[in-house]
Order: sequence, then structure tokens, then C-alpha cells
Amino acid sequence: MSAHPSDAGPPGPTAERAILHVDMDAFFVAVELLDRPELRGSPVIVGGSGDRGVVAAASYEARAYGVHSAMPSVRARRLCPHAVFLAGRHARYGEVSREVMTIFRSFTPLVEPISLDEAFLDVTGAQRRSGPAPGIAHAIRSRVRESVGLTCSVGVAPVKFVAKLASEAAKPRATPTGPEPGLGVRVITHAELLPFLHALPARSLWGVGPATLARLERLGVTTVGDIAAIHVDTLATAIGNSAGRHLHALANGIDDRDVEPERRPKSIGHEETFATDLHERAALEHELVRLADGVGARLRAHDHAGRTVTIKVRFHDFRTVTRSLTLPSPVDSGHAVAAAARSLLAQIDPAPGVRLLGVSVSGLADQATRQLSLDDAFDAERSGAGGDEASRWSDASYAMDRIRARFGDAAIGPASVATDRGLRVKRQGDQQWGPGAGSDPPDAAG
DNA sequence: TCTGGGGTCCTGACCCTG
DNA sequence: TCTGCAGGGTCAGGACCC
Repeated sequence: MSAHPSDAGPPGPTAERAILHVDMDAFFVAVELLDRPELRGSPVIVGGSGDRGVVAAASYEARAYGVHSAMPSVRARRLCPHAVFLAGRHARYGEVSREVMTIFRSFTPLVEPISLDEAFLDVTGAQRRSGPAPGIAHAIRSRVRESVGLTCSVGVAPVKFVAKLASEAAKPRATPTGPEPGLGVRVITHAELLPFLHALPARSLWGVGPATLARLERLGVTTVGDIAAIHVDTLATAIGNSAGRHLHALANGIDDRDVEPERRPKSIGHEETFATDLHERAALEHELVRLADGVGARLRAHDHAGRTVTIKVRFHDFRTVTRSLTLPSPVDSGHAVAAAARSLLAQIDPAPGVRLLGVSVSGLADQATRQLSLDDAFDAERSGAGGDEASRWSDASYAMDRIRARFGDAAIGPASVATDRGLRVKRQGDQQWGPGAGSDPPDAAG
């Protein structure tokens, strides 16, 4: 168990563990409606509008037509031709998300954000100050509605994954006649845990996707109750040791994972699907530099550096390959990431056509705790006090960050990402759901 | 009916080292 | 010196999540 900050207070010996899962209702769409109230009551879809885009969120009016998140935008448009398509504003959603998380933290410091629109809260200790967990759940809903103008659904349970399933059960539903309000708060007590769980379809367990479900069905398993009843070794043989034991525990209501307020990222990356496939190596290298520049900027913004550089290439037929390289010491400059990524790209023939390119860095370490490698030390000695080439690029990158902070992202960048229309800079969320309709094709390097 | 972007975790193959 | 083995690191891919 992680230490409970004194503010939350340690749970008494008889206090039942109380976990909340708070999930904003149709978050991206709800934020858009907040800013454009004239769209209320209409089918609204947030997502990529181009041929290769997907739906990020759909209003309950759009869901009534069968539209749901992750659906290709082309199909969504066919199902609901009169829907209003919005491109999505990642920065705005982040802003509202921070407001909502601040409200959560006013109830307990033990808040684990899962994404922009949902979080786990451990209110075990907070119950002494604020009363029983169901009351806290209702108070959070009211506060979010009053302060931000959005609605959310809350699940309350003794364990994390059941709290999540409970919030799902509390959500509004889309029906052909219009949105049907949900419970808002669903509480699952210790006594209700197994009956609630065992009636659910196996697919609702965290970790059961299409592939695992197919294997489970071959065992005759269709519900969570079936998973609980089957022998753990049979499950481990069918879906792998780790996953099998984990699912068996979940199905029996066992989940000792704590709410972790400070989760550190394990990798940082960018990937992008192109509006049209790229066949030329030069064009791909050009995109690679742009993506690597964005990754480097984020590494430095989080004060991280990483040793393993991975590229991901998805071909026109959706075949996807990854290539990775572990460097002797951590890097944080776009230049160093691009150099490693370029050597990996050299192993791949782009001739069949590449639809997606990605660059990521893992094996992250804090800059502050970063050890000077032997190579660094030798280089520093060879070249005097100036350090090695990598650290000079790192210094240059930090200087670039300061210029961007003052004059904007497009003020400075790698020469190879410059076009006659200015710098094409990659930033998180600027193409979240696929290339938009009429996106500019990437420029070939020249 | 065509499949985004940003992640995490797990597994298996392979290689190196003691 | 050779062989077998165990363990760790790296690499690639799959599955899953929001």
C-alpha cells in the first residue's frame, strides 16, 4: 500500500477501502457544447474528418445512430450524415481536465488520472472528514456540474476495477428516442461485489480484448462468473500465465492495486498517419526529423532523457513493424533521437507505401539523476570542458526551448522541417484523430 | 468496413556472459 | 578448451487501454 498523506488520514482499522472511479460523460463533445451551446440537442461528433480519421467522441444524439468512439469517420458520416463534425481542441480539453482534477483533489490527495476525462480516487481516509463514500461521490458530481458545467458518472467500490465497472453502469444511455439519463452514482458494496461481477460478460473485464475473448470462448467461457469458476491453470494455459492468473483474480473480486497519484511515464513518443501513403525515403526522413523534434521537446519539458529509440512503420496494407535501438547513454535532443531513428529507418524499404510513421523514446531517466556515462567522460576529456557532441546538442535544444517559449513553436526548429510556408512543427494532440479533410501532404525533403 | 494517437505490459527469440 | 545452463539485456511483435 502506498502511504496515505496525513491530510487524507490513514483509514481506521475498521474502515472499508473505498475507491471512486469518476468518468466524464461524452467529455470532448460536452466541452464543445459548453463553448457552443447552440449545438445542444444535435448529433455532434468530435474526431478526424478526413478519409483516415476516427471518431474520438460522439454526443448521445449521434450514438443513437450507432456512432461510437474509434469508429472510422467515413462510416460515422454514412450512419449520421447530418451530424456536426468538429476537429477537436486538445489544448482546451486539457484546460477543462485540469479544472476537474483540481475539484477531485479538493476531496482527497489520492487522485490517479487515467486520461483527460477519468480518474480513480481513494477516499478511504477522506471518509472520516467528508462522510461515507457514496456521499462524496454525489458531492463530486454536484461540484463538477456547478463549477465546470459538465456531468460525470461515478462508481464506488472496494477495489479499483469494480469501481470502473460501476461508473460504466451509472452512465447515461443512448436510445433511438434520445438520451436516457443514468444513475449518476453506482455503489457496489463488499457484499454485492461477486454477484455484480459474475453476471457481467467476460469482455467487460479490464484486459479482455477481442483476441483474449476469442480464446476464452473456445473454453466455453462467456461471463465473468465462468472465468471465476474455471481452474486457474486452465486459464493460464489458454491465455498465458500472467494474464491468466490476473484475470482469474479479477473475476474473483481480487485487485490489490492502489490508487497511484504520481505515475511516471515509461515512454514518450509521437506518431502520425499521413493523408496519402509515402513511398520516398527522403520524405519519410523529413517526417522523422519533425517527429523526433517533437519527442525531444517533450522529453526536455518533462526533464527526462531516454536510452531506447523505437520507430514504428505501418505500411499501406496495415502491416506494422517496429525497430528499436538502445544507446549507450540517455538522450533528450531531437537531433540525437532523429539520428538513431534514421539509422533504424535505413533497415526498412518504404517502396510499398507507408501510411504511418512513429518515433518514441523509452528507458526514461530523470535528467537530474542521469549518470555521466564513460563515453561522456572520455569525450569531455578529449574536447576540454565543452563536453561531447550529444551534450552540445542537448544544450542547443534547451536554448531552442527558451526561444520557443518566448516567440512560439514555429519560431525555430530543425532546418529540414522548414517549408516555404514556415516550420512544420509536431506537437502533442495537433493531429489526434487522423489527418483532417484536405490535409497538406508532407513535403519531400529537398 | 476500415481501422488515430498515446501509451502500458507481456511474451518469445536471440545473444552474450559467467 | 569445450559444453551446458542460467540469467540478463535487447529486440520485435501482440494485445490491450483510453
